[in-house]
Amino acid sequence: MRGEATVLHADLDAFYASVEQRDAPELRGRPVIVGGGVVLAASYEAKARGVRTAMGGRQARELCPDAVIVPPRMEAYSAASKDVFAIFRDTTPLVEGLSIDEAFLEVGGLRHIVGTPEQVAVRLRERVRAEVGLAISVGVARTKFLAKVASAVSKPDGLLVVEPDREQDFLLPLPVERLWGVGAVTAAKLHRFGIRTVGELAELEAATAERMLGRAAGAHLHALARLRDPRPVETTRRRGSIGSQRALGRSPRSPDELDLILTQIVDRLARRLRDGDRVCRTVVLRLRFGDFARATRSHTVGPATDRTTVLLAVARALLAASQAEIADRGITLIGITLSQLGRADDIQPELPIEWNEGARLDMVLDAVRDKFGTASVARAAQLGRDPGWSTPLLPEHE
DNA sequence: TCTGGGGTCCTAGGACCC
DNA sequence: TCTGGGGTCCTAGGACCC
Repeated sequence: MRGEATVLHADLDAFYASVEQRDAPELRGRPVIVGGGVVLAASYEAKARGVRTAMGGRQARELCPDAVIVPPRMEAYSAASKDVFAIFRDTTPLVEGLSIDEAFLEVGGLRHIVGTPEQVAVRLRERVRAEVGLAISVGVARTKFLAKVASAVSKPDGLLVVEPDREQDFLLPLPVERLWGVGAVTAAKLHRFGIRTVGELAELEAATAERMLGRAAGAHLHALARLRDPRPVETTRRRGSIGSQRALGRSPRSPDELDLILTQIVDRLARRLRDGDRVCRTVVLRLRFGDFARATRSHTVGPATDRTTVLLAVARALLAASQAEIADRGITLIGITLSQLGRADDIQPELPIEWNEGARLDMVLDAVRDKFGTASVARAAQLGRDPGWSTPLLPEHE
């Protein structure tokens, strides 16, 4: 006995593009591309012409010259997502959001009250269509992984139930790329060993897969191929990091320009941090150079913080430490990730807040100075102490 | 040819402590 | 003077997902 198919994976179809077609009737039935420099989302009419997410804008226009290209409206997508998630939570409290447009729902407990998982899925699709005006595909299976594959196979606007006794017939013939966690690099590795289908991976010994792909990835993917996925639907997961980045194009940027962009990014992130009652311990500077090679530089502060001054001082020191390399190689992207997030209420300020904040800033600056050298931190230190900011912060309501 | 923006998880080496 | 093993944290990089 293996258990029953009680996990739903619900996934909105071509989400951003579908919201645009919903809100602008003249776009319906036409190829729609959301994005500019790159494709953020493509409607099914555009996908049929070969347009794919993350494709360069120029290539997309060549493939589909009659496409309507619309700039992204993140607020509209965010609002639509909230509406759909409200329906998820009205269906069952056991909802695990995966991204803005997909979630797992555990509906096993609803059988005697509402109906079978398939009936719940049918009803869910009807409600999203009627109340939000969007198509959503749903996969139903015994595990999260199988439900996710099922929803993908069912697209567009589909519903697919994988009954436990049909799992092998469903999964084993699929190409390894269908496994959740197999991208271009892993697929190429497997292909070199002559493995192209999930079934061929399942036939290996686990140890063989681990030698091919590394311990964790090998064991994980091998287990998925053998239909083992013990992960439960988790409703209490919290974000472990938040980040923001900006692509800069190829034109050269002065240190002052970079500093302003960095300040805006940190200011926005620090506000998001405080709005969520979170604190962080690690600041990661993310860079992409002129040749599009990527690098990260990070620093961890002792006590967790949500103070803009502290975070900005660290970010500036990290940037200053990379300034020579940036001048040398050029820069095409800059970003900050705040990680090691915790809850703000877990921090007990042992000292009055004003004193505490100044002392913390001094501590952080001392540590950063030790690590990166005096010169590189001069600006950060000056900014931290200066009552008037040397670069304007964004207004609070931005 | 031209490459966005938001995340997660894993690996590996070095520092440090016991 | 030389030599241990284990555990945790930090840093940097890489693969992957939507």
